[in-house]
Amino acid sequence: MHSQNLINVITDALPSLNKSETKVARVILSDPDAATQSSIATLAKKAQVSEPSVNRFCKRFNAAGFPDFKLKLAKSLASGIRFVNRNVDPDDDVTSYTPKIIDSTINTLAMVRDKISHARVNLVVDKLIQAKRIYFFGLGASGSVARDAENKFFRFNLPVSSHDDVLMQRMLASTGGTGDVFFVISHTGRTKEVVEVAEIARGNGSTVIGLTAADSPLADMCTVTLDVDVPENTDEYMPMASRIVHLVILDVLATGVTLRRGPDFLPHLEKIKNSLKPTRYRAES
Amino acid sequence: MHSQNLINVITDALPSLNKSETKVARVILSDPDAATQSSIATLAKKAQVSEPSVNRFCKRFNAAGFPDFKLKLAKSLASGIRFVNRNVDPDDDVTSYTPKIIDSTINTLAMVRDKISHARVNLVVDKLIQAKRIYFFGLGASGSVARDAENKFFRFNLPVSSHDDVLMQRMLASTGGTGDVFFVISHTGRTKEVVEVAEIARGNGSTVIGLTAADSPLADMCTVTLDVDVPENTDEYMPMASRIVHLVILDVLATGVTLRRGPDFLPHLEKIKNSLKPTRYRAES
DNA sequence: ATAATTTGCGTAAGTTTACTACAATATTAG
DNA sequence: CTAATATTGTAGTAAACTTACGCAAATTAT
Repeated sequence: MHSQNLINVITDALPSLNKSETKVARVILSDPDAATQSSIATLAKKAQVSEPSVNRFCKRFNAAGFPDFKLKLAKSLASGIRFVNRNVDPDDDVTSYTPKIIDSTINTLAMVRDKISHARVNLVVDKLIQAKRIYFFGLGASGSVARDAENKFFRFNLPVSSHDDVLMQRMLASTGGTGDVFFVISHTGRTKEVVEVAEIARGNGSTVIGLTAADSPLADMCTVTLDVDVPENTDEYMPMASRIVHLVILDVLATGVTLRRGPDFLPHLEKIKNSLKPTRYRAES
Repeated sequence: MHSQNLINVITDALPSLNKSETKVARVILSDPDAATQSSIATLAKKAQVSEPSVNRFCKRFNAAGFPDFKLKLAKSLASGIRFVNRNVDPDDDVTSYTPKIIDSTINTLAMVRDKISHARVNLVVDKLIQAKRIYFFGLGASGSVARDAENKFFRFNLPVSSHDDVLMQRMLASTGGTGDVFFVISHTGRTKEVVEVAEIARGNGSTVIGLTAADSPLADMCTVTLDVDVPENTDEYMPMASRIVHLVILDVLATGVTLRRGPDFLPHLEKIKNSLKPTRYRAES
């Protein structure tokens, strides 16, 4: 539960405030940053009111007192500046669109972090551990996510593959059975082909895991769904944040599997890492 | 210019602190949120040190005093980074490793946001705009990044392709020339095959853009390098953060290209988006 | 219109909190 | 082992914050 930005709250409450409270609000809003650094006395003087008035003002906005209020204000400022204007404007230049895009990705990740169901993650790790075979399916942008997943999970010494060909997916889904895990990745969860494939796999007793939007047709079809609600506002014309979120969730799952495998498994990962050494130029140092 | 996160600063400084300062740091890092709400006395007691020690601790980190320190700490917390101990412990369970991994990704992105050279980004956008053809090259995990880039850039109505086959890359590199852009993605920048391919392309007068580690052999080979220094501590056994960073940077570049193309270009993107509609189940609402 | 009641605001006193100067202790180097 | 330096704590002081109380203004009822 994210608390609403304090500055907005104060602005909204402005009409319902009485005289001295309005004075205090004006001063704070005119320079919130300065407010966080001044003492109650300085602020009272600036607003031409008494110190207790400032204190009462703070309490009105659900703060324990003045210091607590300053703290909350500071937090609002820190998060506010970054998150307010997420959208890229047509006349932005590099220096503004670059941080905007990165910040919006960060923001989305922070949201997922707070909302993701740990129980579900755990359950999916269970299923992946128990799998005899894992297929990662995805189309379009999710195709490369699937491929990345393959690259990650083959390290667990399991038969893993990724597919972005619908016909291939259909065929594999229809020949699968108990012990097979179909890991279906889709941003919208509404692509017909993908939903159908999930249905076929499910019908044959395979486990179907969905990394997709909640309450989507695909989600309904899956044994377990890791649902991700990514606000669409950033993905104006191409999937951006959702892709990243999917990849990070796959990182989480891979970590989960590694931890379950226990320390005996680490040498195996080490071996894979070392296998690449001869392909590289040595680091000078 | 974004200021570095206080929590990270403290974590980094940890080894260089003396006894009582370390105690204070431990208490703060173990529960930063609680720290922002406690008085200097409470904190001193928790850390088993005297109040002035806490005060000195604050000053060491460029705060005017304890209250100012709390303010800065609060701001750091607000920016979305919570877990300090970024590394996953072998005995972590879902509820701890999930946020840890996400936070470490967030952290890395925040670092990139602050460090990335806008001039370079701009330059790369220039090159991409001018390109007659774009090839995205990557191996292993970077292979799927390259593919994702293809999926993004084909929308600009340019001949774009991605390749993760070394022989294919070699052949294409040797047949390229002026006007061709080879966009080479590599986490380490030290994979011999990749560096050689870059060399070949460069020799033929093509533009070679590197999305890779600074000061690496690959970086030396490129016309322009977007260098990304991702701390390795998270990528214990598989590339994690670097991949994400590469993708986000490609998002930034795609945005840059879109903006340069101007508003006349938006209908084209819209058309691509709409082309997918018939493949989807309609949203019930 | 005036009395009663509520609401708003400030004064002053009390309490907590934070800072400074200095002293004691520990640590290191010679 | 002693001197120098760095580190930590004690005590006092200043400041910042809160509370209690009371007056004044505004509102409402008579």
